[in-house]
Amino acid sequence: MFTPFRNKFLPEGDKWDSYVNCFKRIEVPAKTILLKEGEISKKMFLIEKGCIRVWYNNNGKDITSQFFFENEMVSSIESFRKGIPSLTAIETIEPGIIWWIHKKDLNRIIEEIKEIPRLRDMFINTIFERAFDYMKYFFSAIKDTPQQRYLNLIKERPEVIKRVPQHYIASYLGISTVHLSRIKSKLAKAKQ
Amino acid sequence: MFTPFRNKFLPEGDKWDSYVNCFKRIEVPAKTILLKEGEISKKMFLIEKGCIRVWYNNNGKDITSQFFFENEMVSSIESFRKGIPSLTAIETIEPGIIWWIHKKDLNRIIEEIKEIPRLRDMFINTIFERAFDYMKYFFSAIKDTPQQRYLNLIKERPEVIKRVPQHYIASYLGISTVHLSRIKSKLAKAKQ
DNA sequence: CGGATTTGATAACAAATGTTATTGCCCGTG
DNA sequence: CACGGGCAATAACATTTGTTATCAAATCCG
Repeated sequence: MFTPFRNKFLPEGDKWDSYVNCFKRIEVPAKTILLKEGEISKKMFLIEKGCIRVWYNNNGKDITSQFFFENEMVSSIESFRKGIPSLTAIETIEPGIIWWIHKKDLNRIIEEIKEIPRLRDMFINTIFERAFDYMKYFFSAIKDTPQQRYLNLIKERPEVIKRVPQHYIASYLGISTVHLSRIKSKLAKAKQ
Repeated sequence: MFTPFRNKFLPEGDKWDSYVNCFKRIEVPAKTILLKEGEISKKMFLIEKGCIRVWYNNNGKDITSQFFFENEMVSSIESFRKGIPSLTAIETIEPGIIWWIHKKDLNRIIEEIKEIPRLRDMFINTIFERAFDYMKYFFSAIKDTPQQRYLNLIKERPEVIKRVPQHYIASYLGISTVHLSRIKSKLAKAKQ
């Protein structure tokens, strides 16, 4: 059994099995749409193998907002939580193995978690950390040049550079593919 | 008594007085530093009158990350929560009246709140909303042109345009003061 | 294996944005 | 009232970044 969150989130002991049985396993090819733009999100995904991007359409161009890899959970979080149409789509980049849980089941688990102080605090902490992350992404988008953000990405998420096609990375950085190519070639020259 | 959060956050009845007594009132001139960059935040501020900006230094230039007005709460949230040195400074723009609460007192209040399901859920919801906000700011910084972000600001926070000196707005948008001037003059011409 | 599609690099030109310098206005203070 | 500092507009020039087009390499698929 695939158990990435056993020690991280879930209580040990009896509850475990009832939680784990809520997850369904699927195998998907590359470029599978797991959630369409405009659809209301009912599933949270957990990646056993593969990689996923979250993107949205901006005047015909698609912009990638995030990448996810093994052992990470993915959902269109605002749609999932509020039951509103998703601004973003969720799509696999590589073929992979995904586990998913239905919103109803996850909500039931969360309600139980909120009654256990240690888990409740972990839950709150996770939301805070996610907020801090977005805050830092926002700051970086304002203060750093595209080149600097590319260097940050190399340093903090080398996985992305290795596994993700370059045009998705460019759209994530908010620049054209041509400009990303230029940055790479400039860095390669500087390194010599 | 100044009670902006009475209905929003705090329980009615007995607890109220003990909570409200934790807040201290100060009057401050413009350009008062309420928290220095690098300092560990111990206070959360609540603005009765005036306006505040949060900013950080980036290679000698200062960049404004947020503006706050009446009835809003301000802190260097990551420093405040984790007890680490603040990346940002907090500074008044106008002379004003500020209420502040010490971290110890606020933590005590939060611990009590977390035991009351309705308030606990509001607390969790507030953190989620803050995370969604930062997420949207991040998306906007990537996908929108500076001109579009300026128009968004006019629409969503007209207060900022009216009360804040333009060079702070430019630093908030991540552009030079010259470029902001150009955007304004371009928009003025287009409007004629 | 071979053709189609995806991916990435580069050149040439256009548009957006930054830098520096200058000017003028407004406003607080002596 | 005069003066200085903070603030905003504008011009001239430099740099960054986008757009479009072309080509080559890698990869997928029948």
